[in-house]
Amino acid sequence: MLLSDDTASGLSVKAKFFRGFSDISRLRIIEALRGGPLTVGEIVKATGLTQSNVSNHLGCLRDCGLVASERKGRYITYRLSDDRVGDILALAESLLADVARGVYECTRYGESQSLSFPHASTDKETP
Amino acid sequence: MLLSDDTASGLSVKAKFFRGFSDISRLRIIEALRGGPLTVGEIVKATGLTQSNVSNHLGCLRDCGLVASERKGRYITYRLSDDRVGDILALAESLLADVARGVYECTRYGESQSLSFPHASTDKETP
DNA sequence: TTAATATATCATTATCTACTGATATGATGA
DNA sequence: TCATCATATCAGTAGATAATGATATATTAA
Repeated sequence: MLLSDDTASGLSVKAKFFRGFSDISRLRIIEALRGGPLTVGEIVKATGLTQSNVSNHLGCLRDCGLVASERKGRYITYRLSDDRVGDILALAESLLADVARGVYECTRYGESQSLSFPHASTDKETP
Repeated sequence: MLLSDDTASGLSVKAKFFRGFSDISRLRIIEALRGGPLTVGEIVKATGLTQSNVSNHLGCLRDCGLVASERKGRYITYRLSDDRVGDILALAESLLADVARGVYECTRYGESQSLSFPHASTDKETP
């Protein structure tokens, strides 16, 4: 098995890890799980996403190492895999709060900053 | 300006923030900047990416609040916007080290785990 | 002013990703 | 066993994303 630079240095794994946090639906799921373990059905209710969508995202989050699952009868309970998941979110929140303060104090831009890669609207939420 | 739930709760901003970390090329740039501020040209050399690609990613990272830039003559110097950017990476690294340990001790899987969303190969680096 | 350099933007394209609806698997209780 | 419930997987699709090559915008030096 031949490893490229990216896999060797772990950049590939790291990118996948952060991809777990980089989607609104997954963030909703993670936020829900911050309150404690939940079954898939409970997550569906808490997030308002469809069952199949939640299941896909949970698979993604599990593969990224962000959540862990345990079967109990016909229910499967998911929980955050590690306290550091919450720590990372907390750090991001504090940083973003400061950035927001900076953006607020900056009058140079109009109301629609891209916050994203060029040619990508990426912002379904603010049409 | 009408704000949806996502923008109001900041989920949208948070997702964009983490998207900054969720790409191998951007991680390379961030790693390079962890050693100190660099001009665009220096980043191009350090990462091996093309100039236009680097410029696009830098724009993305700046919009995400991960880096800040300052013009000096005809050079533009980029730096990580905040120590917490490095802190977040360090937390992720320590968590991933433990997850990797767990994966290593787990004999249940073959060598090709998806670590990603279904139907997405996502793994150009290990063909 | 002109040429040269540093960086940003544009247009295009191939690929990736999230979502949906339908179906499959797996566990439990009747 | 069969029916039912909980969850996972599949196939298809619209839209997002990263990369490239070409071009545009600064800024400085000649």
